Amino acid sequence: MSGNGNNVSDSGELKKEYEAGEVEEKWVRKWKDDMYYFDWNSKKPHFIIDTPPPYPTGSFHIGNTLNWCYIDFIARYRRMKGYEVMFPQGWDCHGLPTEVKVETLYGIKKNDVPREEFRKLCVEFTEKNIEKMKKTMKRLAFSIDWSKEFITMYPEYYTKTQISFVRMYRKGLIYRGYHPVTFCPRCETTIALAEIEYRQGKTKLNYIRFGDGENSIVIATTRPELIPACVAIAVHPEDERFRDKVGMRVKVPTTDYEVEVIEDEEVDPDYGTGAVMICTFGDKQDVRWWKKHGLDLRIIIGRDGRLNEKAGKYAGKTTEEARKAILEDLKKEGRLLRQEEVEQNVGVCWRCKTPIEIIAEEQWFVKIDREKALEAARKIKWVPEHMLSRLESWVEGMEWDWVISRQRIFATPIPVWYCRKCGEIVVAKEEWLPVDPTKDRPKEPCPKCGSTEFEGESDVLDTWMDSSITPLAITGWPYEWKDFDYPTSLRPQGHDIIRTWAFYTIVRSLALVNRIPWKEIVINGMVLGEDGKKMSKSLGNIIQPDEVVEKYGADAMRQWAATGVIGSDVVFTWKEVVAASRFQQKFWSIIRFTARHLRGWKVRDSEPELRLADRWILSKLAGLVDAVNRAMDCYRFDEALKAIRNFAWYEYADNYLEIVKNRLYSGSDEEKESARFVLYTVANALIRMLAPITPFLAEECWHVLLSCVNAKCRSVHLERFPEFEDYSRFVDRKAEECGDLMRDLIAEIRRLKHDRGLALNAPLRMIRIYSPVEIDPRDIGGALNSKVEVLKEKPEVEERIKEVKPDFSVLGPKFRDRVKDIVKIVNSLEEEEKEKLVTEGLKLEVGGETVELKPEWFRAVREKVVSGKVVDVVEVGEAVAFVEF
RNA sequence: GGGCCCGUAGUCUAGUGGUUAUGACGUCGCCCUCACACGGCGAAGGUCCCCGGUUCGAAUCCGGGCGGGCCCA
Repeated sequence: MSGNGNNVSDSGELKKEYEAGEVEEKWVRKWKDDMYYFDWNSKKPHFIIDTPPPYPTGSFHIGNTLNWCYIDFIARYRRMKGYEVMFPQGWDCHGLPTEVKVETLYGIKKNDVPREEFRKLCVEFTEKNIEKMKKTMKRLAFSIDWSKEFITMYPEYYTKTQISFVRMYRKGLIYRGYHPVTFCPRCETTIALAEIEYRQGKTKLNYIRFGDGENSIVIATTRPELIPACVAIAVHPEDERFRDKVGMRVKVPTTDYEVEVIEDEEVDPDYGTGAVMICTFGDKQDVRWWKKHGLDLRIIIGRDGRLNEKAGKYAGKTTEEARKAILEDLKKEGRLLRQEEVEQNVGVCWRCKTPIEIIAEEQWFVKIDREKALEAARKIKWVPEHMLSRLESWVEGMEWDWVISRQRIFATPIPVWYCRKCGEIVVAKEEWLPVDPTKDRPKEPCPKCGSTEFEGESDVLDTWMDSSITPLAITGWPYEWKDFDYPTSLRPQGHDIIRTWAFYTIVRSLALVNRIPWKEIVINGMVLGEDGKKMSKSLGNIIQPDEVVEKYGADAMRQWAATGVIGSDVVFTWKEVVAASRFQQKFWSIIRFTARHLRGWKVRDSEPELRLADRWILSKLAGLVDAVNRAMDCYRFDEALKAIRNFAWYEYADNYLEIVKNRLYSGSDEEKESARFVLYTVANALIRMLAPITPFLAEECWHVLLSCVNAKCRSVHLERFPEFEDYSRFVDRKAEECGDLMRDLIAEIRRLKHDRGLALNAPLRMIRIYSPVEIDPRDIGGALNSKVEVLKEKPEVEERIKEVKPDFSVLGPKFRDRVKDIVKIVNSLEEEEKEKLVTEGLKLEVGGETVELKPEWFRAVREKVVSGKVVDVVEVGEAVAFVEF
């Protein structure tokens, strides 16, 4: 087996230490990408994964790692289960962060260079980032089909985005409308709600009198500069203080117009005076009220963050300056009654921390049919189930349609022109796509007036418009759509983007093809730092996957990912990674031991005559295979891995191998043969079950195992996952019971040695054992390095009942509230009566009634009494062992 | 402020109505036994957040409280 590059030392021996770094890098080089290529024509059942396209920031972070580990476990498992798996990979390239990075990188502002030039810089920057991230992903052994890679900033992809826009527009599902949007006055762009950060700050709450005399009302506001934008005053309908003011019109200070006092339940009577001014727009609440009550629109803040001509004499001032001036004027007029400090949450631009403003402009929208979306969402299987309710609560609370236009550059262009003459909206025909309306022109004159003068739309699409068609894009839509594989099998994603990516994808899939996008959606949690908090630069608790891989390898990192419960947030801990790498060492040691004893052995189809211990461990192996399959089927990788680790480490290595060692070193040929058969069978199954989670370790061990028995060997990742049917013939309840007893006897006698200060391999003079069930004196003797005799008769040991333990699961339902009394009486019985109870049953008087107690409802705890003998007695269940030192 | 999740040994964690509550790390003993000292064997360590309810029986179900986390406003 030397010379094939496995984890071998210079002398050709398998290395004692498992060198994860070396082994993994070797396989990264050796593995071929085409192992994971997906074939549409394959007869196997198809399993298509709608992989998230990450944002190419340049570093594949630990949250991505968790997500992709889950995806890869699923992909590898399904492949080994006989599915044709598609694990594509995309990149969600467009967006503000890249524009900002490029600006700082080249020391320019986006408008300093032509649009096309700026785009090019963004594309180049993104391509570099993608390369960096791909390297990490390959090092982590993700079994991605790179031939299916898609990149949203390339025309091949964004043409699809534009087609989707055109088709939805033609169906009336996309429209242009007037709507408030949030924007940053410093960056001079609209920003998504998701891009707003909230900061706790202190500000002044100003009490200001509107109107005069009888016709006046005092409101409280933190934003006096918006007074010229006031369109109404609102009070709570049950607020007695304002009962006679409702419907009244008051003059707005600093202006020459009046507004009405209206009622609304959403006004907080305890805040300020209980009267609030509604402006267009101070915050989202204003927008809500404005819509609900059909109020006027008075936009006084422009895109430059300054007040406009509608603000009268304050025009041209920044909000800060306007605030000062207005307060000054109000003070002079005696309208500023008082000011108080208040805590306030201010929405700020996530990038420059400038407080955001709300302005109203013409925007493009996608119509949201909430009922239809909800109905579709409920047809999808959600894992874990409760994640559906997150989507439901979001959709039910949605107030506006989806704003899809952005005033940026690096994004998919909106394929639309406006006729300079008649204002007609001209939407591109599908065959014209891809287009950039800022430089391309429509191929036909205006259908309404015949003009050829057009203004191209300079707004671009929200990046979610790109990413919300991924399941369609990977199934070939719209050219050669493989609708037989739609809906796709699975969407894996994080819970932070349920309201965006998951929701938008459902909406778009319904709009474009009237089907749900996936049969199942699996939601992963977030990764928290070792302190249990979300990883963030300011907390300094960020861990990079590269760092973990560097220190402990990808398999250890992947095992860490597998220990989390799907859907729950996972804390990153180094000790979990260390524990994982220790398991790898343990497993490697098992394989080394296995290889040593299998060298030259010939794989056989039928099993040899098996001894008790062999039947015992094989039966347990069958149970493990069953449990692992079931855990993997429902994405409980933690349970699968835990079951494998426990079996391999404790049942197999610590117990079975210890028992069988003596037979392997000094047994007869038959004794060796059955043990070898087990060594091979168990290692073979364990390696294949580990393959989805620790692909490197599994591949290395697979090659070692097969080469030492001279078997043909291809990648373990092309092999079948162990199925329960293949192992069901080993299921042997009796052998499990007997084997457990044997294991416990050995453990007890070891404990005895330990208590006497003897080494565990110290020979004992003689062990005599009586057991009601089969045991194997050969193996027990081998494990304890002692001679073992089996006694046919149960020897006389004086015993007495120490305690009677009731089986509450039987007594409870039967006797209900009398259980307590029964147990009390039973425990106070004399010894002979207790004995009678547990052998033939007993009638008792309980609360004046006679109850008949059956022996199987109780378990006797016995105490042995050995009268001054030098022999030690060890008991396990009904079995007894006498040990002579 | 809203939605969702969680509270179990020093730390992290399994466990959705029934014997003595799981495991890991850490701690403390003993053992370098021919696969592994990154190992083996053993020990100590718990008011299962608090209060109330349902039940013969609650870590588990229900209500309330307190505390933490994530997402959103």
